[in-house]
Amino acid sequence: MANMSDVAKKAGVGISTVSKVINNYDNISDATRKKVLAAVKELDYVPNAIASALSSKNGKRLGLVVFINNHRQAIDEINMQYIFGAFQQAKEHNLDIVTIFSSVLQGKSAKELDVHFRSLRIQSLVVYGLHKEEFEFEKFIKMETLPTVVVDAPFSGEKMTSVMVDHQKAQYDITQKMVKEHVFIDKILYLAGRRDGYVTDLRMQGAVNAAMDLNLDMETQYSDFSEKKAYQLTKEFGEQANLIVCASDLMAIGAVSALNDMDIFRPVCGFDGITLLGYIDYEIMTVKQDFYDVSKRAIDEVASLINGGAGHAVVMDYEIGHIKYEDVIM
Amino acid sequence: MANMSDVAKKAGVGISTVSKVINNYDNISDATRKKVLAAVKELDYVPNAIASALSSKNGKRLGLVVFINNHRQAIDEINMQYIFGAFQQAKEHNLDIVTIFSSVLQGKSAKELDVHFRSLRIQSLVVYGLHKEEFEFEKFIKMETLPTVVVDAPFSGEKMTSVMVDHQKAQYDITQKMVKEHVFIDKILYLAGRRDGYVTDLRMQGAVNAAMDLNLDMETQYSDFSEKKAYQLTKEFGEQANLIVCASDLMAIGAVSALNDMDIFRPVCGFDGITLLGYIDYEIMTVKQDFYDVSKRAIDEVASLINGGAGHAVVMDYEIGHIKYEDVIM
DNA sequence: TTGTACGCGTTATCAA
DNA sequence: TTGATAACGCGTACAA
Repeated sequence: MANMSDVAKKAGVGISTVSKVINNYDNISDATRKKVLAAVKELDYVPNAIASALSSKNGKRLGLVVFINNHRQAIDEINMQYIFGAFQQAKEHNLDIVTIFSSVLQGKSAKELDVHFRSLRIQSLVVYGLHKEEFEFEKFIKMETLPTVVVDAPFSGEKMTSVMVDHQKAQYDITQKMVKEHVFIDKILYLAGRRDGYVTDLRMQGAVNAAMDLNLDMETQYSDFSEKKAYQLTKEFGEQANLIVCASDLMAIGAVSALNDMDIFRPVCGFDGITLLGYIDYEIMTVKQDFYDVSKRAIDEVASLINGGAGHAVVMDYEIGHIKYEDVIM
Repeated sequence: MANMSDVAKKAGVGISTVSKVINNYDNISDATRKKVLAAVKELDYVPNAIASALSSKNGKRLGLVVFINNHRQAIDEINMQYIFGAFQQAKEHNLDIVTIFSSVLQGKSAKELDVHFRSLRIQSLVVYGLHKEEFEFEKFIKMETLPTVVVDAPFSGEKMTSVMVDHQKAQYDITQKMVKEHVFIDKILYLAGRRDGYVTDLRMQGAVNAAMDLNLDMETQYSDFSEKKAYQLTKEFGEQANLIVCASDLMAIGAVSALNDMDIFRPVCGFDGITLLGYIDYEIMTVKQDFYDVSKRAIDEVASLINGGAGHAVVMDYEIGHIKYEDVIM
């Protein structure tokens, strides 16, 4: 397999000249550039990403850190959309993605994480599904030793960007909308997510504000993003409320399932807009996020950080509506 | 960050001695091994995977090739289970996984694929979702330049192993079972997968054999693994049949949905055992595969190939039954 | 059993 | 605008 020195010989130039052409340096004459590119084509030369990563200091290798605890959690479409979106967009920016599931990082201290990423020659990070219990990981990224984009956690800084929808506003909006579209709502049951989730707080605040502004009573329960728990909580508190607002679609489905078993009707809304909703025979309003797009944006942002951009907070769009069966089958 | 030479100095040994300790060579005295390991611990030394990959010829880097056509397909849980299972098991074998979505490989000739993987220093492959139209990729893996495990495609050889359930037998079994569990079945509608799918043929043969052995009439239609198409085909052919056998769960759901709209009942069975089935209010029997386990096994097999094992065909277990809502909520 | 020295394929520095 | 050459960190003949 041809390497740079082969190309250099064939083109009749120095080896470092080839490197400069490959990496689009501008101080190269058109003539030599052409010679080199011709040789590249002729020899089917493809740069060796490993050798490049070894010698280079600046950032083509991006770590994609996905927090998943067990393989049953891996059934959800959200992470797949995140991962796939990231890979698609990484192609555009010519970034090499190193996929890292959180299980590999378990038990590592902030310092060990640093060493780990360094040893993998990773020069930037995009993080999905981070939650509050990952103390060491959080400490590590806050050292900002690597440019980092965090999806769905409210961290930003000099070299750190957050990307997410405005969860608080979205939860506020959908709660208001549910109240307005139904009559006689005076008591809300709010099923929140996990205590250790970053978005949990944001969404809850949105619901609290909405209830306050509408002057409505609201019962709040943590449901851990668990469908089963939402089922149980609905059985326990569903009857007294006349609107059930859930912090995730799965929980909304659990609530609906309980309502069916209780043989009573309550309007229910969820959050996220997952495909599964299209299969549920119950009108569940939701906050539709485009996870694929969010992830692409996260990659854009990390590319920007690598190129010297400053960290900031990116707010993505959402849309309130229903997921219909006709839209999800293909 | 400490490197081998730092460790060597601290331990008072040569640099290659460190390398040998790290890689578990046996011709090292216990005394020096201890010294080295102590130095490793003290310096928080972690081997640099990149440098190792660059210099070494033998196989720690594994390419995980996932064929996905468009990002809407990324909703399926199957690939996520495959990917997660692979990463989990790769940890056990100390393999570095390089995730590769098929979109990166599009339009590449067999030779270009070879160059591509070489440039990534990939020394073995596990392939998911391969189908018949990937001529160049198929040509490439059949060159057997890399030890390869193919999931759900019937390829094996000197250095190539296939891992899958016995699709033919499974489809045969479930078809027979459906017929036996219902009375008055004399005509089957079989909704097959995509013409270019490798498992499509196997499953279809199973259904054909079952119908033959039972002396039943069977109408077969290609439904492209598409829920929508299954819906349409069921509308067209569902009434004349009294049993609908589908080559995938999604198609089974499409069929059920059509039956509901037609307001008639027909027993329906699917294939795969995806979580979504638990949410469908219709008894759909299916062939349950454990994708997570299949993928782990695929990694075991590739590790075996790397260690000199010969290629062969691995047959995984399946189970016929229902997916119940109680089992899928958590 | 241990250590020296070269090779892996780049990138980066600096002199020309 | 170009091209030697020294890193980058590790594996491995080969010599000791």
